[in-house]
Amino acid sequence: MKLEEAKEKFIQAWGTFGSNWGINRTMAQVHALLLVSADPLSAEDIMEALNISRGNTNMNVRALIDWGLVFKEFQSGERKEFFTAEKDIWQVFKQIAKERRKRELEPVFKVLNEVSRVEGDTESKEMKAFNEAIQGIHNFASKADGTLDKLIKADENWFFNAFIKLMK
Amino acid sequence: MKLEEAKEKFIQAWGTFGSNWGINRTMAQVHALLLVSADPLSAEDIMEALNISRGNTNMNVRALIDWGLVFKEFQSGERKEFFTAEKDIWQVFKQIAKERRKRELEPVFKVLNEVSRVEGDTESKEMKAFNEAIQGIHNFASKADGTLDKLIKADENWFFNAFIKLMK
DNA sequence: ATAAATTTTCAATATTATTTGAAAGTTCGG
DNA sequence: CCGAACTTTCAAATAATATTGAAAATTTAT
Repeated sequence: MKLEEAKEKFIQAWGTFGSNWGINRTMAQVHALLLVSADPLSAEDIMEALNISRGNTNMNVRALIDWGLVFKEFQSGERKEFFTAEKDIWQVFKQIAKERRKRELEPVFKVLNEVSRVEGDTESKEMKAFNEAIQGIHNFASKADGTLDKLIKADENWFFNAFIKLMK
Repeated sequence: MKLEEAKEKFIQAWGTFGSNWGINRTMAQVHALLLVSADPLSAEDIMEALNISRGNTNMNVRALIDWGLVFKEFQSGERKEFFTAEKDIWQVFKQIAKERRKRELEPVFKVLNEVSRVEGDTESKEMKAFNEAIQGIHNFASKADGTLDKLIKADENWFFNAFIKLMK
């Protein structure tokens, strides 16, 4: 397989993978393109490589910068902006975990707290089932939140070694 | 807040949460509805509660059964099928992890292996950058796969306690 | 075997998410 | 300041995804 073909294949695959995880396909593809590029790319380079419009390129690059996965670079003598991706996958993973924790776990807690103040006959079967379900989710979400927090602060080896060590 | 209102709110929130994670909104809502229901529900119950068509109900319930998150129940004297959700959230989490690992990690490995057999001038900057990126992802994916495998086999307390213990 | 009850399928339709592209906005060298 | 180079915005167009509903298939009781 030729390099160009391999890049293309990887970019496609990364796009599909991303869209399974609520990340838009193009955003994941831009990320993949930057991941496998030796040098920083300009908006034009990205447009051309992925066959997408200028607006689309801009939107997705901005989003990636928001997520902390892509950085602007300035090239001396060039007026336009260039972009590079964070290449350490563990950093990428942590960064995504951090963002999603903030964006998604917080709203879940908000709703769980709201609905746990439900009023009525505490003894009814319906009420008991509801409260138990909500409590179970709340409990789990709290633990997951704590775990994620530690994960975000941890380094890669610490994390993976933890499992090996504890299995003994 | 009344029970019905609380249920409604929770179902909405769970649907939104799910759709951020590549799970279709209705599927997540059906799951939420079954999670907070005291008794098993029939297709008709679900249709009515969520205001969705029979076909849609059927599709999403089947998908949930495929994922191992919902089970059929037979009620004596009733001809139709009833459904209940797995209520242990840790089980739910493990089940989802298991399915996604199988459905998504495997294709990623397939592509990574394919593209790592790229041919050409091994010394070129472009080629080196590509190989390094792919290798980095491959390495990370392998570790993640191993970790997930252990996670799937582990019990809840073991998992959460591991973090607390190791932080000391 | 029959028919009523129930589930499943799937083409048509509706909804939602993404993309485009041109206009407006910004930045910067001279 | 001016205008060329570049970036951003966003309404409209397009594409992707989910939903409906009625017909077909299946199941079950008699």
